[in-house]
Amino acid sequence: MVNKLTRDRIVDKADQLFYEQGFEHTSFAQIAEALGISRGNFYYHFKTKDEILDAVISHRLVRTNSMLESWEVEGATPIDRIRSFINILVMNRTKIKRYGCPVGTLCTELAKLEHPARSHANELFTLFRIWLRRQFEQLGRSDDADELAMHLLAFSQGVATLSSAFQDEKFIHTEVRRLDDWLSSFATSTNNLSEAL
Amino acid sequence: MVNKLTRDRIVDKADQLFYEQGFEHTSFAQIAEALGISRGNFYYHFKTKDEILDAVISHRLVRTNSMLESWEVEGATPIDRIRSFINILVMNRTKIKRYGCPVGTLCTELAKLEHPARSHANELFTLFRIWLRRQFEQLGRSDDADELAMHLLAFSQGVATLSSAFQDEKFIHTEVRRLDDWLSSFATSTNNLSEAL
DNA sequence: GTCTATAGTATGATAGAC
DNA sequence: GTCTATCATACTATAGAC
Repeated sequence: MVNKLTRDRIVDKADQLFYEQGFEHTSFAQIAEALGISRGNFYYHFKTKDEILDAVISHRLVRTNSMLESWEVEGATPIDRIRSFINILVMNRTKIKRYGCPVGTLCTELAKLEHPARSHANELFTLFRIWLRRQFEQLGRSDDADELAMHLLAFSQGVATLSSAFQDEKFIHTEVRRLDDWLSSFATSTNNLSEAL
Repeated sequence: MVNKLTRDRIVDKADQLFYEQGFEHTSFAQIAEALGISRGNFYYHFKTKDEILDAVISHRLVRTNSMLESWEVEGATPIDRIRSFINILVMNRTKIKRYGCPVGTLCTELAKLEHPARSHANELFTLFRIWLRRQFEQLGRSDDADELAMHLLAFSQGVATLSSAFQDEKFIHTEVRRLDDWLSSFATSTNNLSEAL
């Protein structure tokens, strides 16, 4: 039986360091030192560094999925649920200010590396996209649900990038308020029953 | 007298490769091979790799400045000038789709590396920010000019990140149209003479 | 399952010939 | 000003002892 504990600890620490320092900039030596294990031990659990990256992405996909599911259960209306998405900017503001968005920065890095795991990482974006699209569909915006989902995704990316560049948490709050206003306009101009229009 | 030609060729090629592959991922060997010079020759023109990065950023700052100045001259109204900014998304769409925004991706990478040149790179954002702020001030929006400038900057960043992740040029067009609409609302609700309000 | 030791490669950087 | 040759270092990855 494989020792799940060490493997999971490697994935967790790699997840953290890939986010904070980038994938390429993070070495086995750093992860090993942080965990108190030897470099050689890595290769019992993973054949290559790319395999660790794949495991990290898979792990993030699972976590993201369960987060979206919990928002689905907890939010009474589509507006409430979309607001859950917007609020991660506020909840994770300290880390976003320092390291940007974990999804966006990883996808951008892998794109520049032309890394094989790029499409795997992009699934993280797709997860959010499809979930948001469904919320807008439930708001009666079937026609432009995907466009609205992409708009919201893009905006959260921009907020993360700039708050990180300017080291500015206040900016996150300002823009989240603006997004909330934008979202509220859907509650007044349309409702769940207007789908047939 | 320093040979300006080779030095400039190094900066140009480094600029290109840093954008396409990222700063850390780009090696002297790659730049040298692309230019047909030897690795050793680098150190006649630059003492370290970081010095090349600084030269690349300085070069981008100069180019950005003259671009902003030309927009200032060519655009008749603030709205026209801001539209010039928005249109770089369309004009550079092919490269943005592949490599993202040159400013945003560089600043994000340097942040993760905790690189000393980070603040230098951030000046690129500041250049755009101040220029946009001035345009909104001229639109009579002195009170929230900076907020609007940041909003626009953030949005262009988000569009670049997502169009790159999803390899989607059409998305750029859709969002630029949306931005144009947003911008037009300033022309109707306020004008250049309403500053005294 | 974890360790030490080491191979093999690429990198940034230096020294010195021309 | 450009070159070749080389150094020192860091990295991914492997081999084999325990």
